[in-house]
Amino acid sequence: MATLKQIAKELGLSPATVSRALNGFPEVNIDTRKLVEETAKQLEYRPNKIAQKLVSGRSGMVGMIVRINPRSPFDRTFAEIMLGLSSRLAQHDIDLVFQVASESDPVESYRKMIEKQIVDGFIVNAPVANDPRIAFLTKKGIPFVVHGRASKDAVHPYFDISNNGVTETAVRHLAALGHKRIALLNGEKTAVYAIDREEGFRATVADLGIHVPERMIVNGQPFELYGYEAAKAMLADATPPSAIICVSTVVANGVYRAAGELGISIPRDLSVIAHDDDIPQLRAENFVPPLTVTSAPLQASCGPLAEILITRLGLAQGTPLQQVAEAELIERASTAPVLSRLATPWT
Amino acid sequence: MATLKQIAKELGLSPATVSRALNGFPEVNIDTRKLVEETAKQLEYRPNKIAQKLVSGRSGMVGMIVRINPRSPFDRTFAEIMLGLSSRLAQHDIDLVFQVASESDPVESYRKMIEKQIVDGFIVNAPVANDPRIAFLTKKGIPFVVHGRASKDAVHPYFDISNNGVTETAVRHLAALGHKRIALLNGEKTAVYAIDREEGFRATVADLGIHVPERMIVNGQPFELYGYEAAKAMLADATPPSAIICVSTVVANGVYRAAGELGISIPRDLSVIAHDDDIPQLRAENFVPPLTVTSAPLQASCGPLAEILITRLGLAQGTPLQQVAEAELIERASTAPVLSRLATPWT
DNA sequence: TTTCCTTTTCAAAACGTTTTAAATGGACAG
DNA sequence: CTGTCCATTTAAAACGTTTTGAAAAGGAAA
Repeated sequence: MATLKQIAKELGLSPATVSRALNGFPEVNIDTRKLVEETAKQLEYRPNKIAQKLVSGRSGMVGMIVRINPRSPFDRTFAEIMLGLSSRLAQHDIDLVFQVASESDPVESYRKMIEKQIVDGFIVNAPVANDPRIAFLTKKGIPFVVHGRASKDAVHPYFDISNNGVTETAVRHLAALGHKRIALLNGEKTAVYAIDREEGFRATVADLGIHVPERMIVNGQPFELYGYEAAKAMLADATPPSAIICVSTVVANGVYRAAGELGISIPRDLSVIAHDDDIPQLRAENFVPPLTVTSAPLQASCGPLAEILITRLGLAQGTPLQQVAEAELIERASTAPVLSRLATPWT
Repeated sequence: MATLKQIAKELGLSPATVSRALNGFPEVNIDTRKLVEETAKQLEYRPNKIAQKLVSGRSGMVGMIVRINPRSPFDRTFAEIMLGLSSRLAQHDIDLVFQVASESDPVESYRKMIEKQIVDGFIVNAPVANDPRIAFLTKKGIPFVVHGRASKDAVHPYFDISNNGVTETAVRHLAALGHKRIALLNGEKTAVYAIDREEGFRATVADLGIHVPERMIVNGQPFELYGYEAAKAMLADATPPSAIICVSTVVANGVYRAAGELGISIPRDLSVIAHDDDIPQLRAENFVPPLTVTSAPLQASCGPLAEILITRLGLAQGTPLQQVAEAELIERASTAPVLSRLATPWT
């Protein structure tokens, strides 16, 4: 593969001139430029990124580190994120370096990657409250963007959906159908999104004057089995919920299975609504009956996420560094007006 | 961050000596070495990877390119691969550069990445027959390893499971239970693994003297819906299968749903067996009834895959560059002796 | 003719390493 | 005293770019 030096030698020019010609600097003679460009094309010249990086100090790569825990709730969704993100970043000629966080210390992997000096910034996902990674990167002054927020008043760059809004929308939808016994199958307690959803849930039911006992607000890793077990427990209660809000479609899947086994009909005896990340494999519209959801496609978050990071890296301008999107209610057949025998509120 | 030069200056040594001291060369005085090492530690020196790469010509990174098609059957499994692979590679201080194949031309992304000269090799997944990527990389002389095989007699480095063996095992298991009407819900026709499974299936049924009509051997993208629809069609046949072999657990999920809707009991009226990549979210043992499978955990393939690539890169020795693993039969409750009314063979 | 621009090109340094070839200094033998 | 060998260290080149400061060439104005 031809180098810049070779082109220079070939044409009897200095590397400096060739470099300038190829990088569109104004001070090079039009004929020289053409000559250089032609020769470069002919010799199939491609600038050596590594060399460029050495002098520019930039690597043109960003890192993404995910937890290795095979039970992590995000290995289902992170594929979606990576697909979208990587293609967006590629448009700016930025590569994505992927790594699994092998250490128990959550910042260790970031530290190592920074020390290697191979990335210019990071995409951080699945933030928890007071996330040490965010504190670390902020202290180090390394650019990053978070998918989600460390807290409602976070000062770092992020893209997030309104998780308070998700549960508020769900509760109001169910309340409008007459439901008074609404349960919440939330995500992991440490995840910021789950905290926000719980907050939105509590605020909205309070606003509507609905009382929800603590046993009807539960947390868990968003898997099918969690939905199944939690729903089974709730539906065995003396006063079971007439509606369940699920953290994700996978969890709703488990709720469906539990209801099926117990002979409880959806939506007649039980309304189910879930938040939908819109992952190709498990489509809410293919549920039987089709699942009502609050929808915020993960893919849609990739564009903004990439833009924000690029802006933060100083490679673009004008993008707000903090963005919040609203989820959309998509009404299908899993929610219906409450049966009168289930319409008595919890005491 | 301290550089090697700075350490040299600090100690009044030449960069060469410092470099040698830090890299464990024998010809440096023991006292000098200690001094250098201490100073390096004290100044928190970390070698600049980019600079090392420039001189060594190696980048210490390998690339993995996946297709962007959101309906691709592999976005479900590639997360698993990447998790395992990345952590294995990290042990050898190799980073994984991830990219989505945005071009319609399958080799275009590889070409670009090679031209940037930022990776030393590739992991290629989901090979198809006569895969152009493999031909391209071979021609270019770029090291790579394939997860799967381009063909049975492939000459490139690969790790694969015996896909002929998968269907052979399944067929023999069912035949031993008396089944004579065995259907195959295979993967996409272009995928090499599906070709091999079909071959193994046909060879084994032929060996056992079982005739299977062409309509009972079907191909499709391994999603739940495919399993559902294909099973519905087959079970509506005048002579429905008494056993179905599924390409994956997800597809088996669809078969279960179809059977449930048709009032067909598993395993009494229908035996179901699937191949299990052992993905955390959909566990065969949680099926109702628990699903009999041929199991070959994807995670288990990551170690060999990484070893092979590292060997191919010349960073290790002794690993065979081509490895084939056998899938294991795990008998659960979804397969049972055939009912006598279903025991008549297809004609 | 000199001075002063303008346009274009160049040599050299820089980025942070590794590696090659050579130098230094001391010990020892002759 | 000279030469050889050894252990250790060094200067310099190399990797492939970009960038800085300067120079060269040519023309116009004084």
